Amino acid sequence: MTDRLPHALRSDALDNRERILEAARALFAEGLDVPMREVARRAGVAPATLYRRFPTKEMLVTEAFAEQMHACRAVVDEGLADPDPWHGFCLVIEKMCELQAHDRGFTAALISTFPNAVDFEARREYALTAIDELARRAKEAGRLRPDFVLDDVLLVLMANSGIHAASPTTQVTASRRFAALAISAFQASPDVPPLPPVVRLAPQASVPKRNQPG
Amino acid sequence: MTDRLPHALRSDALDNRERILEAARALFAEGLDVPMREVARRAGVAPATLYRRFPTKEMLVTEAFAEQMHACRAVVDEGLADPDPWHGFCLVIEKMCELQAHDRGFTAALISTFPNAVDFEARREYALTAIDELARRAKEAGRLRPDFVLDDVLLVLMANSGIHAASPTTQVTASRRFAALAISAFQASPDVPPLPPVVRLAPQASVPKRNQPG
DNA sequence: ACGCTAACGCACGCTGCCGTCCGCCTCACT
DNA sequence: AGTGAGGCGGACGGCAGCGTGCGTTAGCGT
Repeated sequence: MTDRLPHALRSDALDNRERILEAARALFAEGLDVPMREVARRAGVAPATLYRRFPTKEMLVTEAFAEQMHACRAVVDEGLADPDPWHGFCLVIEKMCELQAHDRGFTAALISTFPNAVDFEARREYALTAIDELARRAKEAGRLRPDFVLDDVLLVLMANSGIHAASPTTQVTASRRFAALAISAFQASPDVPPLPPVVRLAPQASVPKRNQPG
Repeated sequence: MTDRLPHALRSDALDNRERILEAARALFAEGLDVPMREVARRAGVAPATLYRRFPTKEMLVTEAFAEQMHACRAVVDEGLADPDPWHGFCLVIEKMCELQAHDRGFTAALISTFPNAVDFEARREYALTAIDELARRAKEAGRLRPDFVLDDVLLVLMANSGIHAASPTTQVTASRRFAALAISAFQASPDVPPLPPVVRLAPQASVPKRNQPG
């Protein structure tokens, strides 16, 4: 017993861990502004257990959305692989918006920046680079307006995150329409009025901790 | 002294009231999620005083944004008066977005629905009706895409409210660019891909009270 | 000048969330 | 079956915001 592996979890612990993530995913679907207690409660677990597995909310969020993160990357890759760059670009916008519409928490997570969630940042960076490449090609093909900049994607995603609706269905429908409008706006067109100056969007601060303004 | 006027406030009370509103406006500029205490503190007033003047946060918000509400109406009227309906329409979109960018709290207030703030609702209704008329004319003039619907404005306004930025300046710049994109999307164009189905947006619930998820 | 009463603010009790300590339980290995 | 360490959950102290009761202060009308 000399080697100190990061030791696998015991079976019951692993089970709880999974239940916690499940609960978190369910609750975060409506937004990250959920008490940790609530997650624990829903998972049928004491607060201490939750905290033991996920000492901070950020860690929980990061783990909970790992799947979505993969979906995100898949979407980007799919777009990148499309022989028609404009089609690929549109696809990315649409799918991203849809992903966001399904899960408000993930949206917030995407927009927020986690100081300690390294791979989150990395994936984000990867996606943006890919989209940039896609945009370059779409411009070259003359389908994407020339004055488009990468930050416009962030702008659209943030904007999309502002769209709320009563029911999940409405939410998705609304997002879908919004994405279509965004694409309309991005499309190259003979009579394009020039766009106002570009913005440099800094990502938002952090995950809501309840009981603190900002 | 037989008539029971809603009795004018005493001079000091009036003064405090004004100071409270001023503080509220300043703080709400960054969002409605501000403790009542904070407003009181900034106004140099005890909590009790604040609560006496404005028993609920909604009341405070409504009063604080009365001015913006007027500005809102002014914008709409200006757009309606424009001889070129498309130009008027664009103007409304731009100004509305700018108004929102300046004041995140007002944004939230616009999107939220207050059960008890009657005139808020009325003004909101008025603005929407006006925009609808404007849109009708702009369509007739062939400048606004035919498949535009009034709810698209709400969609854009909600979306615009999702845009956050570090500094107020960036915020305005970002919103401006977004508005331009939205207008691009709304513009009638020979090669319009059809939009997905329309959404019926129900307004959001209520004002954040701190310490409650939703 | 005086007194009545509106207006004020301190301070209280309540609620909800946070993160942790500690004694008991149970899995897993022999 | 025995045992010990890893895991569990109840309970606690702390903090922040809420809304109000109550004794004091100061405008305003006579």
